[in-house]
Amino acid sequence: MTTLASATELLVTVAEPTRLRILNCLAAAPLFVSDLQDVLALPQPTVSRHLTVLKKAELVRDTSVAPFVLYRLCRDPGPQGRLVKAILESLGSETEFRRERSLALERSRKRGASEVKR
Amino acid sequence: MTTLASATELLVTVAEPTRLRILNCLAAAPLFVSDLQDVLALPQPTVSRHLTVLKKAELVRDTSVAPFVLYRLCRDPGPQGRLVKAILESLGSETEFRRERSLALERSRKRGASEVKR
DNA sequence: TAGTCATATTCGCCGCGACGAATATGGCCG
DNA sequence: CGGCCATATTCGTCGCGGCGAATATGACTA
Repeated sequence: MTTLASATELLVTVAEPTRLRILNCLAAAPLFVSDLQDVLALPQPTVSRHLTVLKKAELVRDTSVAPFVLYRLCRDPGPQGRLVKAILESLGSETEFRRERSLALERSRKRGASEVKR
Repeated sequence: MTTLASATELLVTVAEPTRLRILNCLAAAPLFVSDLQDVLALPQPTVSRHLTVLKKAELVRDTSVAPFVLYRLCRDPGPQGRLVKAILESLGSETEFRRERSLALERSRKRGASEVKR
């Protein structure tokens, strides 16, 4: 459900500052909840709540790995997909977003290609 | 002021359903407040309030004509501009947005090229 | 200058959604 | 099976933002 019917819903979902930061990080690399928690310096329930919203909106997928849950962007095509892409690209012009993105990337690398499974 | 510093602010501004509808209409043609009022079937104060927000965000310009005020999109370049463009383009895939857009265009034509001044 | 038309603004209310704290779930390992 | 780890969920609260109704502004005309 909630296949993100309209562009309005997409925008409302994405316009939340914290959710946008999360998406920005996931655009750099797939991440665990704990990674996002650290990179964004947010309490864990906050991260989980927003991830749930993003998942319902089909902007994000999760795959459970051990006691962790790995989140990644959905690469969905269609008109919405292009919009999401445009939004994420536009974040590249802001220092703070670039900074968090590289923190995220670093995070994902630090743990090596070991858990980069399914 | 409020030169719409960040992409976050832009998204928050645009994610409001009524404001998005207004932008959608203005993407079709410059319009008077009363036009928007009719096309979108909204009370006048509502339209004015949202236009004020859009103006502060520099998404919209207004030029006073007689006892009317003509609103039109800002054609701003830069990274933000491309994002706005992408958003407006994405609306083309939804029937309701296309419908209102053509109503707006029709409106603007009906009054002829007479008041299409500055 | 009084009246009128289009638009702008104020005020008070209400609802949605984000948050913090606490708690629940659920899988592994000893 | 008990405990622990990462994550999910609930609950109550609170603030932001949109709305309707009423009113203000401001320009033009007679």
